[in-house]
This record gives sequence, C-alpha cells and structure tokens, in this order.
Amino acid sequence: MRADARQNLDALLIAARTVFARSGVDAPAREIAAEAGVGVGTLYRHFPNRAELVAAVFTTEIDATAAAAADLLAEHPPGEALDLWITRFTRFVATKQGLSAALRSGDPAFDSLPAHLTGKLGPALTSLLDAAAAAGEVRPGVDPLDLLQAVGDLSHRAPSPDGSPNPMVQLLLDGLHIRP
Amino acid sequence: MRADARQNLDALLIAARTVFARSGVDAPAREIAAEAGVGVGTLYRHFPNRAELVAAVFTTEIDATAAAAADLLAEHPPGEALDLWITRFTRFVATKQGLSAALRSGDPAFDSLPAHLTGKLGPALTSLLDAAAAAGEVRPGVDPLDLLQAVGDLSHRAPSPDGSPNPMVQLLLDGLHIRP
Amino acid sequence: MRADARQNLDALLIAARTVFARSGVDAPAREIAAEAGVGVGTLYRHFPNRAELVAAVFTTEIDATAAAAADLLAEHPPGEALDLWITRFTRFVATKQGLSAALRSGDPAFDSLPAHLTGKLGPALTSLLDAAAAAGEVRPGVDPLDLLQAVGDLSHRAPSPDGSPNPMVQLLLDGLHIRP
Amino acid sequence: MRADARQNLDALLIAARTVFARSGVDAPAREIAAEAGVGVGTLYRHFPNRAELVAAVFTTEIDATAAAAADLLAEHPPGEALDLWITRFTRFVATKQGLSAALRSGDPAFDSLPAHLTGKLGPALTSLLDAAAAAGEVRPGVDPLDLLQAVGDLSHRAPSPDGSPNPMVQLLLDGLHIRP
DNA sequence: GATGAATGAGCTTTCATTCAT
DNA sequence: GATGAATGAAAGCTCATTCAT
Repeated sequence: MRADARQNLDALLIAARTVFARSGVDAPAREIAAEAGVGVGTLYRHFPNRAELVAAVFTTEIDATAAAAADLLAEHPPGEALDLWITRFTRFVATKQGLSAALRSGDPAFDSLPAHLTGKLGPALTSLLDAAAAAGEVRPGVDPLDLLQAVGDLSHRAPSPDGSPNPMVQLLLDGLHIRP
Repeated sequence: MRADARQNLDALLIAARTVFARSGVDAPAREIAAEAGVGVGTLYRHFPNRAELVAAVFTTEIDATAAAAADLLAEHPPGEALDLWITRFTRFVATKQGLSAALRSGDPAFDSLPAHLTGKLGPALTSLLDAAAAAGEVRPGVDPLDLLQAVGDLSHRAPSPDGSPNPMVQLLLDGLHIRP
Repeated sequence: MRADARQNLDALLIAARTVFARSGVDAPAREIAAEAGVGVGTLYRHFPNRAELVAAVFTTEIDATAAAAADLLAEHPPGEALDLWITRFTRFVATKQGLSAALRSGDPAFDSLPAHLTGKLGPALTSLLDAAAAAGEVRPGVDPLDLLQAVGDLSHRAPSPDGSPNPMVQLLLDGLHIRP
Repeated sequence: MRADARQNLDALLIAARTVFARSGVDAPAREIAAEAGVGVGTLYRHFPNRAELVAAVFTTEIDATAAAAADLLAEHPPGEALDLWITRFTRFVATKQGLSAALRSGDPAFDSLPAHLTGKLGPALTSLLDAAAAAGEVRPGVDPLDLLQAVGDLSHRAPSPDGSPNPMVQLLLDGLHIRP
C-alpha cells in the first residue's frame, strides 16, 4: 500500500471516529471525508459502503482499547490498572451508540464484530484481572466476559464530562476490590 | 377540538408508536401517516415537526406506563405488582431506542421529557415500592429513581422474544424481594 | 386524479419526449423536470424510476402513432394515407434511439412494450393496407407486421431534415403501390 | 514507440472491443483497463479521452473488416467470398451499437470516421463485387456504397446467436446472385 | 512510461415540509 | 380541517480524468 493511501486511510478512520461521536453513525459520508481532508471518492475507495467504515472504526477502537491493557499494566499497580481500563472501556461503550444497533442489523459487514469483541477484549480484561488477583487486590474467579457485559450495559449513557465512570460501574468495581 | 380531529390525533400517536417500533424513530413521515390512515398534511397539522411527534409518543408512553401501576396494584399482590410493572417498564425502555438520543439531541421539543419521566414514573414506582414494603415483601428504603435508572440502564438491549425481563434485571428484582 | 397533477404528468411526458430526442434516453432526470417546469420530486412521484418514464413515453408515442392512422385515412385517399403514415412511423422509429436497447434491457418496466407495439401498430397499419388494397392502390396480401419490421429496420438512422422518408423506405413504398 | 507501449496499445484496443461488445460504449474506463491488464493511467496516456478510444476501436475494426476482403477472395470462389464478407460486415455493424450515435455526436474525435468508412470499405466491397461479377456470379453494376448502406441499415438489430446474417440481408444477397 | 490513488462533479433517489385544492 | 401533490435540499454513490509516486 502506498504511503499516501495509508495516511488517507488513517485520517479517514480518525475522522470517522470523530464524526460518529459528534453526529452519530448515520452522519453524511461527505462530512467524514471533509473532516479527513479528503474527497468522498477516497472514502468510498477505502470503504465501499458505510457499514464497512463503521465496522472498521469499531474494530480499530476495540483494538486500541484492548491494547491499552498492557500499557496500563506496565505503568500502574494491577488493581489501579484494572480500574483505569474499565473506565476506558466505559468510554468506548459510551461513544459507540451505534454498536448495539450494528450488531443487530444483520449486515454482513458486522459479522465478525462479536468475535472481535470477545476475542480482543476478553483476553485483555483477563490479563488485568489475573494480575490484580495475583496481587491480592481483587477477588479471584470473576468471569471477564460477564464483567464486560455488565459494565457495557451500565455504560450506554453519555459519559460524565469529567471522564469519571458511571456511579453504578463504580459500585461494581468497589465490589470487585478486596479492601483490607 | 372536533371529534374527528381528536380521533386522528389518537390514530397518529398509535401509528407513530407502531412505526417507531418497527422502523425506528427516523421512519418517513409518510409511513406514519399511512399507518394512521391519514394524509401527511394531517400529521403536520397535529405535530409541526418530527421531534414534536416523537416527544408526544414518548410522553404518551410514559403516561401509560405510569398509569399501569395503579391497575397492577389493584389486581395483584403488591410484590407481584412491582415485578410486573418493572417488566413493563423494561419493555418501554427496550422499545424506545431513540429515547436517549432524543434526550441528548438538544431539540427544544424534548426539553420537558426528563421532568416528565421522573415526574410520572417516580411516583408510580414509589407507590408500588411503598405498598410492597408495607406488605413486607420487599426491603424498604429503596430510592425509586435510582432503581428506575438502574433498570433502565440494564434494559437497553433488545428484549427476549418471550417478554421476560433481562436476566440482570431479574437479579436486581430478586435482591429487592425479602425471601422468607 | 387532481387537475394539476394531470397537467404535470402531461407536461412531463412531453418534456421527456423532447429531452429524449435531444439528449438521448439517458438524459439527467433534472433536465426533464426542468423542461417540464416541475421539480424532480414531481417527476419521481409520477415515474418511480427512469425505466418507467421511458416506457411511458414510448407507449404514449406508440399510441399517438397508431391513432394517426384513422385521422390520415379520414383526410386522404387510402394510398396516400398509407404513405403518410409510414413516413410518420419512420419518424417515430428515428426518434426512439433507445427503443431497441430498451427492449433488450430485460427491465420489467419494458415487459409490455413489445405487445403494445404489435397490438397497436399492427391493427393501425392493417386498416391502412386494407383500405388501400380495397381501393386498388396497393397490392393485397402484405403482412403488416413484416412491413412494420422492415420499415423499422430501415429507419434507424436520423431522418432527413426535410422530413421525407429514407430513400430505401421510399423504394419499399414504391414497390407496394400498384402503378397504372 | 517502445515495444511495451505498442503491446499495451494493442491490448487496450482488443480489450476495448471486447468490453464495448459486452457492456456498450459507455462502459467504465476502469473496466477496459482491467480487461487489458493495465492501469487506467495507461489507457489515458494512449487515448486522452473516451471518444478517442471509441474512434480508434471503430477505425481498427473497419480496417480489419476491409482487410478481410482480400483474404476471403484468396480462399473462396468470388461469389462465396462476397457472401462471407457481407456476413462479416453484418457482424461488424451489429457489434457497433455506438456507431451511429458516435457519428451524430459531433465530437471532433469522430470527424474522420465517415471518410474512413467509405474509404476503406468501399474499395474492399468493390473488389469483391467486381470479382464476382467478372465470374458471372452476381449481377454487375451494383453500387458498393449503396449496398453497404442497405446492409448496414438492415443489420442494426442484434445478430442471431448462430452468426448467420439477418433474413432480410439474406434476401438481398439472394437477389444479387445470378442463379442458373 | 506505468500505475492506481485521489478528486469531485454529477446523477439518481428519498423525504421533510409546504400549500393549493 | 383534511388531503396528497409539489418542492427542492440533501445524501449515497459512480466514474472520467488528473497526477503523485
């Protein structure tokens, strides 16, 4: 892939994420292209239809969220890393208004999303839970996918402006942690 | 208001609810008018724009949900009435895909919705909780708005085809009840 | 149908015929709407898609060509009427650049065209041939559909500016007539 | 011209002919380039615009059709050679759906086409007619351009799948031949 | 010279909203 | 008051053509 094409693709993904967050997943293609500083044609060259673009953005975001786990673990004590990651995941869910609709749409472009979700986020959360449990900071034996689901359900609403997680999520995290 | 005008208005509200559930809140105005058996012009006479119609449908639904509390209390023991009402509320939330988006849209037509939500559903749930607590069936001291919020958050996903509530909601209800 | 709607429909058919003749059957919908003095929306209200419009224009033209037979017979001696009608048919074919392509396109909107062609033009030409044969002006026993086909094949090219038929068609007509 | 450039040009002409026959003269440039196994850029280097390409393909085809006359004369008795060539010409016309439209388009790229048509095909047909007349197989004195024109007019419709000429053309050829 | 990525005008079609009937 | 025809502003998408690589 040519360097400029790669740059455009990246710009499109970033632009799409921005625009989706601002105007929803149904935002005009032209708006996304403009945000990326690119013609509509370029958008359509890279993503033949809207679903493909949405799927790509979601996938990218999932990947980024999953990848954050390792970074957080490296820079924070395990229990704190877990909390921070959950907060980040919370932000991911809050931004993805279209996610649940997409999953239900039946569009083949979204077929791989569920597997991607569990395949990437499951292991990421597992690594955090395991580290925190090993350090005695959280109770062991929590199923990562159950936790993901619950936090997800509780995070649909728009995030607080200060970036702090939903109070209910906070409660859940509190329950998870072992207090001395 | 003339009798036929009143009939049209009712027909439009029912039609809009049906169509919103089937095709989403962005369904074409014509589709709604057709479902109601009226011309688009009539739709616009009653609701000058789409947001006004959406708000009206939501308001109507909120009212109906609130009104159901008294009926259920009259026909069932208080604890059961509570469960049935929560299930009904769950269905309300699941159908209203557009609700959270509407609340965030900033459209003035939706300005009164939040107050309407708490103003109608709060008291309704309070009456149910009080009755059930008085009968010793549920623990006392539960904040109705907190419960509403939590159940709401947990009910965004599509409902089970059999009409039973979300498993997480079920869990919540179980925790609420006092078991002998 | 409301009077103004009827007027628009007629205006659209006339405009489409004009534009098709000028710019071909693939002319932009906007051009046709503009020619008719109408918004695009109106065009699409009457003809949900281009094929439907093309079919309508062709059908209308076929009808007009068929209807001309009776008029010509009433106003001219039979042999002359025949020649005049053939000339008119020649003009019809020359204008309908898209006809043969349409017939081959497989679009269901064109399904009824072939039957319409033979069903309307066959009888029209039959009446002319019969009258002319009865008057002893042309040889009897000529199959109208064969003649239609042959003249059609010979008339695909643009008509002479003076409106006279193709020389080869003229030859054909000469052969048809009984000269003293 | 470099050898590879020459190859590309040939490939493009062949590809264009194929694609034109399959999808019409308005087929996307990309489709033609792909068929030729080159990039669009290469297509545009050789033919600055679509009309130029169309003209080149028509010219090439005319040349090939004209050239076939000598070959056929060398390998068949003159009368048979004439029939075979007419059949081939018939195929040429049938494939060139865009020809008459092109001639009428006014695009300067097509300016030389009419002269090329008569200049190449006229002499070719003359040679065939003369040879056949000299052999006493066809009547003498037939104007080649008239014949070309008539056969052309009669061949606009899609060819029979078996490659045999139009029945009307067959009739014309029968009339041309002198039967013992 | 070749490639194919990028551009953006232009086309079809939909639909909210207005307004003549 | 009701109707539905008309309007025209979008929006999605395609493709001829240009031009950086």
